[in-house]
Amino acid sequence: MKGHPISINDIAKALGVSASTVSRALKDHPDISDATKERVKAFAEMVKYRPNALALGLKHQKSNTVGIVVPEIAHHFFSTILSGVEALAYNRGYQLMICQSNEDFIREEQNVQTLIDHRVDGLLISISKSTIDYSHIKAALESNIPIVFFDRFSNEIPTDKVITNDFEGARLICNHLIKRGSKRILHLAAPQCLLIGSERQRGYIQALADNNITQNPELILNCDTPAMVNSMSEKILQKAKNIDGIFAVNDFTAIEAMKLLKNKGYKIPDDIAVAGFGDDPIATIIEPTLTTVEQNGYEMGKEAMTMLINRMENKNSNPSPKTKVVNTILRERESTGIGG
Amino acid sequence: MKGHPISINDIAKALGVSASTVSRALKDHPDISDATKERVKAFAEMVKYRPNALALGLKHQKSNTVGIVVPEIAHHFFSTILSGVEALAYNRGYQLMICQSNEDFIREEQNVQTLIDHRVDGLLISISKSTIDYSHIKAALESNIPIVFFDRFSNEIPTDKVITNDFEGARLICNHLIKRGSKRILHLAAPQCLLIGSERQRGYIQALADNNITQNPELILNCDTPAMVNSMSEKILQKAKNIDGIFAVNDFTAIEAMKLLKNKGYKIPDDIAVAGFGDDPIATIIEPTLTTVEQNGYEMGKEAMTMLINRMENKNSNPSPKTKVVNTILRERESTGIGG
DNA sequence: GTGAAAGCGCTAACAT
DNA sequence: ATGTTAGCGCTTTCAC
Repeated sequence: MKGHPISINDIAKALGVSASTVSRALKDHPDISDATKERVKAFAEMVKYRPNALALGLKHQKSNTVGIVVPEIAHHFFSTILSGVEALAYNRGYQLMICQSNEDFIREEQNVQTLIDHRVDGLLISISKSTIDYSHIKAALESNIPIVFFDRFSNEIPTDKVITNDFEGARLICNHLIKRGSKRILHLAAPQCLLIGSERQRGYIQALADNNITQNPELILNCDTPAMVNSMSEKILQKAKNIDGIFAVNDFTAIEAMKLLKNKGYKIPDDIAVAGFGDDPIATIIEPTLTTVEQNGYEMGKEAMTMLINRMENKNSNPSPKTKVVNTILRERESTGIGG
Repeated sequence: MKGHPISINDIAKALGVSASTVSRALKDHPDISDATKERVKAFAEMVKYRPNALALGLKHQKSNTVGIVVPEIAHHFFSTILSGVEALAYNRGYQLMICQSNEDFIREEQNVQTLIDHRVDGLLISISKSTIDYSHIKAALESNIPIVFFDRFSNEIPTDKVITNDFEGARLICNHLIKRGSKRILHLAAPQCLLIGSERQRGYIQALADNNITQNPELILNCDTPAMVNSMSEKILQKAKNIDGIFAVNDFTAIEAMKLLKNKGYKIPDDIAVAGFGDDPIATIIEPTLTTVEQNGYEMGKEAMTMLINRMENKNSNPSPKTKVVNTILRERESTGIGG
């Protein structure tokens, strides 16, 4: 129960040398004699001296800290990203300060402000759904804080970002559906005002074109949650009579649709093949296991952190913003097993 | 693209007053004249002055920061806890520094050290599975840093903790199984060297006793992962002939067992009712939906942070360590629907 | 009512 | 080879 931690001054006093000598000795400065170095280091070790990161940060104007603002921590995709970010941060000696916006704009603004108050060296942000004004982010950028967006971004802000290749992911999985024999594929789509909604739908349409299949507008339904599957079950079941495949904009919607069809006696994948998007852990547990594309959150987190480190550690050079598009990986499972 | 952020000194110079006057004016110190206050505040607002948290931390020996070490960020239970911790931290003006140990002892040691280096005011820790030595935590505690354990702890360390009531949770769910008609309940158990393993098994045994059912040692199997369910499938299927209920130590094991039985033609819950532990999101998606008990991670996170704040903000008083046991909530679903 | 000075822990330019 | 000094941004005691 000793008081405050040992400081360089404490060591200096104990050893009868000056604080600067201690400081230099500890970092093997060439000027310091070997004898002094030994003495200082041995003593520092003995008293378990540890530099005060706050003091260092204040002195060097660098906190070795990065801030991350995430809409929801307890969401598999985001927590996977967090994990990737943390892994790299750990390797590179950065500490992670974390905030969640809860999809709330006001809160996001405050999060960013607090992180800046704590003098983070950089910022990773996935913007909340309710964010309509980006001045808090612009302000941060203008005061010279490197920012990297992940997953959700704004075109208004010229900065690095790492995003999922939604278009190619959707194209990939729809091509897979077609290759395994599906020709009339129902797309359960997200609102087209959301980027993921329009990009994934674009990929679906492209895959049809790739295979010379005429696109039927009747086979696109705005339906992107399990709840919507249930409220639209009649409509979906009616379409079901005339389809042999479903591509849903996310795994949860795909799974709910699959359950609906199964309970009505459809065989998955023999009557209708089903595919999702995201590769949530549930995809491997549900029966039949769900074909989907993996949105590699861990990789995205590492990429985002890599880009941020580049910006932070080369603050003089200022290359134009880069966008890293992370490709998805097809996870072929039972829900699209060969059949037709 | 201005350089560094505005400091109190900048304001002082611009206004031709001293830094101390600015400092006092900004915090409404009674000595300062209203006129000066107005001038200072107006100017500070104009230039968007924000105090430097690093400098404040150094000065006050308080960083308004807490560290959290978690075995795996991308694990639903832990990310839910994180979310609860963050929610309270946000409300109380603390910033969260996050680390994951990846269940690695060495890494956990380093995490704790780095957080201390950053002068966190307190520490939340869930110890890694490979941690066998607790001196890093003891050291932190001895140097007067408040620590609260969550979920996983060590009896060697006298400090606050918040844990799940594993015993009562298991008892609760087994009593439910019995009440709905199951009499011969197979327990898929975790190793008894793990606290959750022994506590949940104790709850199972207690529930049998509560209902005057003789416990049959043959009905306890060491099997706590889906992989183990599969490698032990023969054994489980053999037991299945003579049981009418299963209580698995976690949801994933329960679900895998349920799948195994379903595929062999057993009706769930009519032939055999199945229950898990944890209430993973998948429990509501799988078919049949899984009866389980909710381990309220969000609540646990808030509780842990509350206890930590108490310690941090009353460092003079030092009450003896408290243990907060968070009760589980029965989530009754289809896998134990009335039948038998 | 306001300013000067010291100090939180550390470093670096400038002595000697 | 080592010490002195100043300063990172802020607060606070003491002086006027």
